[in-house]
Amino acid sequence: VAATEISVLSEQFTKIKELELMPEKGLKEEEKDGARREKDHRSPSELEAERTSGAFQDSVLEEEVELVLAPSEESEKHILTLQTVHFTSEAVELQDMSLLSIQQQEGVQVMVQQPGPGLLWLEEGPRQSLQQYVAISIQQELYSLQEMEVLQFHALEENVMVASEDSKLAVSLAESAGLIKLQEGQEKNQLAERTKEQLFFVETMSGDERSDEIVLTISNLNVEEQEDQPTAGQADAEKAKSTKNQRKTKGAKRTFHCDVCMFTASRMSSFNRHMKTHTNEKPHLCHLCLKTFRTVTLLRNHVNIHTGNRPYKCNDCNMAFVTSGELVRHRRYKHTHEKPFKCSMCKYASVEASKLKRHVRSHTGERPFQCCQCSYASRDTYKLKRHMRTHSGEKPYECHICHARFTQNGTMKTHILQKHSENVPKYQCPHCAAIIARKSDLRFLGLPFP
DNA sequence: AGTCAATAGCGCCCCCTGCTGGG
DNA sequence: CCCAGCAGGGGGCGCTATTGACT
Repeated sequence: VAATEISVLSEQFTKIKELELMPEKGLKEEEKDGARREKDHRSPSELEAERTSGAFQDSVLEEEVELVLAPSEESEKHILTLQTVHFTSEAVELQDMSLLSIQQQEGVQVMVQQPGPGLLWLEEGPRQSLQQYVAISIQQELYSLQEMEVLQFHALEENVMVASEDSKLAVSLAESAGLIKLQEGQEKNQLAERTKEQLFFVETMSGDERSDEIVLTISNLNVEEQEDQPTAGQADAEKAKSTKNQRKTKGAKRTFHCDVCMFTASRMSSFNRHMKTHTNEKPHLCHLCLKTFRTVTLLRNHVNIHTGNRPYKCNDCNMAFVTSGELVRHRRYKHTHEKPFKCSMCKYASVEASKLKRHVRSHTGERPFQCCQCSYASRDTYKLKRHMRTHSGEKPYECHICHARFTQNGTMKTHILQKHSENVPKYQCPHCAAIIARKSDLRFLGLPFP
């Protein structure tokens, strides 16, 4: 069937390397625009059978494509990633497609004339100035790779466009419909699979420069490796989708590296979960305040705040908390007095790291929080906020007796002590039994401070 | 995939304190 | 001298987010 569709062979796609297994990559992604990548779920044995069958290359030969077995270790190797996308609009921003994660392609647009499924092809190779983006339409005949026993390849040249300097490129999908067509050699009754978008790997190697040939390697996935393939698929996490994320050497323990931050994980599930932190996706909505959360657990904790449900109760007092962490911290403050965070410059120790951090600023003199209206700078955020009241004139604390207002709660309390002494206890000097409003006022009596 | 605990971090508010300046 | 204003150091909790481990 495919043979009848051969029209013009691209000089750029005249050599097709044997199909081989490439375990390096595999991502499952779901994009806002519907772009999605999935793993190949074939078993290793199936893959091996396909690899060794030679069916693919045989069929290619039948399709008048000159087949050359290129050495895989060839130096000028290009790694292409094919990502299936569904073109639902006339312009698709490549930057919205997670797989196309190389910076150079930011802002690139692919213009399509017909809606429908397609492949976006990004070349990532040494010739960065000649990065190529190819839009490949997929006909109804395309089935997922795992179904294919025979893969027929048609390579046409018209619409291979080289990215211009500003990396913008328009590709006519209608024209590119003839660019590369993948067809299944035999009928299969797996209609559901037709809609399944599939991730392919295409490796190219530059051929004869004069003829501008590129040797292609269509690669499938090693299922054994794929079990650890991440499924992150959010636009914000595009940068994390490069191939190096999941590379490993045979026999070595696999680690996953986030390209957005320094995070590494030894488990795919951890990596997947981490990648969601680079998105704004918060699907879990609190129906009481419309706040959204990334996880069900976070939502549940939040709802407990609304309901007053505090499942974590302290055994030593009547305090209760929404989260276990709050209880642990409370117990350290009030009962165990465990202070894990110790200052290296003095004997200070704190329950919380943030408190130690704040404390250390008293050693270093650091004042990171600058007032925007004067030269004052604070060592912690709340001090700056308190300071800002001096500019705004805000006096949030009101004496409940005379209704005088104060900028600080402590000032108000001192006021009550001094002005409304009949209502509140005062401090008594341990030396002379003098009654004073503040402990610090003992110094005015010329007495040693207790 | 879901769950939980541990951890981290920021924010908010509080207390206590010391210093200062005006009345 | 009294008192209010203001800043420094620190305690304690509220809440959200992340991550490792486990089921």
